[in-house]
Amino acid sequence: MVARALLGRVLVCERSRTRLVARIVEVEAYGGARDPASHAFHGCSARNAVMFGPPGHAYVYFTYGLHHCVNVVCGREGAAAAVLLRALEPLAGEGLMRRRRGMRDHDRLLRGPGCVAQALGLSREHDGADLVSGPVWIADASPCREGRALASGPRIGVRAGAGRAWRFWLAGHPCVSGTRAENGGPLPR
DNA sequence: GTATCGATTAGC
DNA sequence: CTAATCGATACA
Repeated sequence: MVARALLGRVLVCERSRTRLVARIVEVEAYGGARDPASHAFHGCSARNAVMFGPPGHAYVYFTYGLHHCVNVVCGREGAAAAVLLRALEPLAGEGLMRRRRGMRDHDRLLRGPGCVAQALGLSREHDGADLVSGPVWIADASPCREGRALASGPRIGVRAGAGRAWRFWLAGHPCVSGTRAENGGPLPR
């Protein structure tokens, strides 16, 4: 599954002079038209059209009137499958991320899907961006999981389609979002 | 048309 | 627990 393959990989953002680099530590998979939790469940629209396009592009949506969330389209054209980037570990460009986020805590700069988009400066205008050719891309290098096990559990914040354990994260990583319960039992980090 | 609810987050 | 705040969806 693409979601698991993304964990430990590195996202690079070269949209400004400052080069941002971050390791993907938590993701959620969304299955397209047959997944009731997916934005694609109700069919193609202006908002989610990118999901129905070719893989390797960014699906960026606006929600709750104030947040953006970033997905990687990963299914064949028409499948509308996507992986939501829920949390990353800052590796380079922390100064710019801190400025955008208005906070200093390293572990929380990219913790939570809304925070990811804010720290990276991504919004609806980046909807459809090609994540292979850049300027925002996912490095093709071997994923570095820092020796951590892969954990999985139910997706956060979804009602319909709960029951599918389609959230994946690096066990015990300090930058992963969610509560103790959501991270699967005691001693999560 | 109006009502309701989000793939959320920060703050009390 | 709640406000913030817009758009998509549900319903009359």
